[in-house]
Formats: sequence, structure tokens, C-alpha cells
Amino acid sequence: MQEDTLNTNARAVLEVLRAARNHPTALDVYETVRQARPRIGLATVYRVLHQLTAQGLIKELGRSDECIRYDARTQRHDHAICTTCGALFDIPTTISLPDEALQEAAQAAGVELTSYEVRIYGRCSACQSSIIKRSST
Amino acid sequence: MQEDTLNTNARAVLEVLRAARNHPTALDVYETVRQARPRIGLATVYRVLHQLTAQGLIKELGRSDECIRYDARTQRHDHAICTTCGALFDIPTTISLPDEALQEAAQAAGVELTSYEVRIYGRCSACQSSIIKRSST
DNA sequence: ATGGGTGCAAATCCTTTGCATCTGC
DNA sequence: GCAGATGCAAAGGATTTGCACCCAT
Repeated sequence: MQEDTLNTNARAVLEVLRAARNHPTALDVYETVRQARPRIGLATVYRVLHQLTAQGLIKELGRSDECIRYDARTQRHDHAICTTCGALFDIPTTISLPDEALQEAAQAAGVELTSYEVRIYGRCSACQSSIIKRSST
Repeated sequence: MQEDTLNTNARAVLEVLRAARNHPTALDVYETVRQARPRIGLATVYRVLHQLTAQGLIKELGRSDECIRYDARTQRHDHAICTTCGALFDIPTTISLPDEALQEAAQAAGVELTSYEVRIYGRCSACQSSIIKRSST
């Protein structure tokens, strides 16, 4: 959990992720981090992403569309996913569930509860407007 | 949404998924459906899975571990995911969220709400016992 | 004969790994 | 000089696609 022990590449990757507003893929991170460290290789980016994930400094968001996306916001929070384009957004307001219901559900499913996430599905505004655009054409 | 229009391969795949208790991958489906239709190819399985997903007859569960898993249970329900082995379980009890909170969250994230899902993370019983086993060795 | 569905194999995409090199100590 | 980190390229695994073939119409 201590970022003091990170080397230069790892720090650079972490910074990129912390600065990102969206949820970058490994390739996104690679392309951005190259500005700071031009000689870094994609393999190293993947290695660092795994390292940071293992240390809990970032989180892997299960692939919403086709590849793994990363998030430096490690506090519990929820996501909204566009069913049309697959985009994944943070939900700014936190949705809290009663501990009791969670514990019950975890027990029913046979897992020892660690955390949870609410996922909201729908169409994002970009996809909504592209529909409007299409129907007006 | 009408399964009357499905051809033989598509029906066979749908049946496999409906009979499955877990959440099979495309390869799992392929291997099982081969018992009924030995000449079917993996590519057809993928094509049918996409077709069924598009028709809403099954759902794709974002890849929890490494590949896409499918689910024929299309009613809203929640999942528990093992953080150690990546296994994905249905939660038998449904966790309901107040419409108001959902709408608010959807609006804050900028999507038009269609559905939602609660994901509970933790260690499954198999992974818990393997830890016990390891520490007792 | 025609068109859609299909199997097979090749291609693609993301990710991981092997290995020789380089770095700091 | 050594251990760990790194770049590069090759390998790997899941999924998709191209294409010729086959069936029912």
C-alpha cells in the first residue's frame, strides 16, 4: 500500500491514472505515460499495472467492452455502463446498501463479503444524441 | 425476443445455457452443445451467443476472470464474485434499491437508467478452505 | 440456382512471457 | 559483478472473420 517503494516507472503510471478522468486501458496508459518516459515499453506498463493492483493502489475494472480498464479511485464507488457503446462512468453519488442485506446476500451466495459495487446500465448521453441525430436524418 | 424464430443450433445453445447452473464460457457451451450437435463449430457458437444476446434471450456477464460468461437468467439479479479465483455466483436473494436513489445516480452519471446490478466481492468457500488447508500444512 | 447458415482455418486483439540487456548498488 | 527491472519480440488465449460448402427453398 505504500507508494514510497515505487520506482520511477510505477510512479509515472500511477500519476497518469490519477490524472485520468476516464478509465484508461493499458494501451491508453502506455500512450500517455510515454510523454513522461519515452523509452517505457508496453510490457512494463502491464507489469506495473499488475503490481499497483496487487498493492491496492489502483483497481482493475472488469472489461466492460473488450479490454481491462483501470481506476486510481480505490474507495468504494459505483459505476454506470452504457449498454450501447460500453462506456463506463463513475457515479459521483455513493449508493449505500444496508449491511444487513449485503451480509445476507453474501451468505446466500457462499462468499465472505469484502466489498460491493452497484452497476447501473443505460444509454449514455452521447449514444442518446446519436439516436436523435440518426432519426432526424 | 421470440425464440420461435431460432434455428436448430441457436435453440441447442439456448437450451444448454438454460440448463447450466453456473455461468458458462463460450468454450463451455461449445463442449456441451457438441453432445447434441456434434458437427457444430466454435465460431457458430460465438455467432449464436451474439445473436441470442442481441435478442435479449441471454445476457453477457462482463468477463470476471479472463473470458466472457453467459447467463440465460435474464431477469434482474445480482452476482457475487470471488476476488481470489474469479468465480461468479448468482445471488439467490434479490437486493432491491430504491428507485429514487437509482434515478438520482443515473442522472448524476449522465445515463438513462435501464437496469442495474449489485456485485458483491469476497472469497468463495472453495478459496476459503484452500487457505485453511494451506495454513494447516 | 440462390441465399443464408456453417465449419474450418487463418487472422486479430489484448495480454503475458522469455530472454538478453541495462541499472543501481 | 549481481539482482531486479526493462524493452523487444515472440507466444498465448479468447474471439472474430474470410471463404468455400451445404442445405432448404
